[in-house]
Amino acid sequence: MGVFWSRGYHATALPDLLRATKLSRGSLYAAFGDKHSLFLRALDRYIADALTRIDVEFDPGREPVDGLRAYLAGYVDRTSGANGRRGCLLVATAMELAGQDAEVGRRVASFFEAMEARVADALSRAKAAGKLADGVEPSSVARILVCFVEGLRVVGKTAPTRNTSRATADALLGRFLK
Amino acid sequence: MGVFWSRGYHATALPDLLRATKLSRGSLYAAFGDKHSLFLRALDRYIADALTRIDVEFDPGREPVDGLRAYLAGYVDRTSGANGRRGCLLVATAMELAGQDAEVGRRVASFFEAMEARVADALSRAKAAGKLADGVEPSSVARILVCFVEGLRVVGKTAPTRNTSRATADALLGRFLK
DNA sequence: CGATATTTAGACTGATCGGTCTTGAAAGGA
DNA sequence: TCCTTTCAAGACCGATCAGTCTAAATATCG
Repeated sequence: MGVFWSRGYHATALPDLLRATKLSRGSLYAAFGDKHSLFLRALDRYIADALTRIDVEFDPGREPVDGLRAYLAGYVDRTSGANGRRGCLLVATAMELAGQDAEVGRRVASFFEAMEARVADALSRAKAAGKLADGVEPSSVARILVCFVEGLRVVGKTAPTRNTSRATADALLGRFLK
Repeated sequence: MGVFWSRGYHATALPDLLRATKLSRGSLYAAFGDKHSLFLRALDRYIADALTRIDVEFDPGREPVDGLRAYLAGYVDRTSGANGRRGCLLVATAMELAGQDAEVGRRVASFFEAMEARVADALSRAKAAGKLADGVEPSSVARILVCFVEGLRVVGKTAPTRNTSRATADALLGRFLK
């Protein structure tokens, strides 16, 4: 998974995958079929990891506002400095393949939907608890936040400092909280 | 330029470039050197086009808030429906190459800086004119907006409807205006 | 028209791609 | 110990990659 991660699909060659999996050529093909299938497996795992992480951050037993803070803090962490340079398998894949490869496109779209739904849910709970600023619409703000964090992944490629990114994220979230 | 646009650098082969430029193989190499140089030329042109467009949107003779609205509306237009599917050369390049190719990395970073500076300038003028909500910091909000529009390009790959994207952008900008 | 310069189409090169297949060494069981 | 099974190493395949070069066609000009 980590091999596709920073280099992308096309730029990852079989020898890279063999080195990463420590498998022989034959075993790799026996186990996964072909490069495309292996890539989809990696992408699915990446998505599953991301969603379970989000579910932890937005744990229902927790203050939803704290969940939102943790969610943004996690993205700040993953998109600043060297972490940002590493990039994001999902965003790289979205840009590289989502338009041409239907199987990939579906996965990318459903990931964004799933993430947006979780953020919207947390926002709804925060709103019910009276923590949101006046006029904040959870579904709309959820879309804003999803766009924002994916944008962080893009500009994160230029390795901004953690402090800058955190301040930016705080400023954004602050606009929606009471 | 349009060939690299949706497919990216690695996935664009020489025959694609020949078809797109209507040049013979020899002429193309005589004119541009190699694939990488041609790509940098395309990227530079894409960046220059984007910046001049932004300069038009943020024309000093115009209301800065109108400039911000036009800026966001342009991104909404380019990231919804089929336009969104086409993608963005700059974001695709950032994810595919910025981490590995220093020449590309520099261009991507300087583009984000340039765009952020222009947005920050428009926000400053809007603030001076008393159009911004209380406590809005132009430099910080500029970073927010840049992240947001680049995030739009990413989720735009899933071809959201124009109405949804516009509502999202309006909701965001509305939080910063008086 | 004829001589010269320019550009074209595409053959060609070596490297590398994804994917298959063979070979030989290691491991396990009786 | 010997037979079987398993798996790793890498040879091999056709296709295609970026890039070079040649030969024919076309344009230019006197």
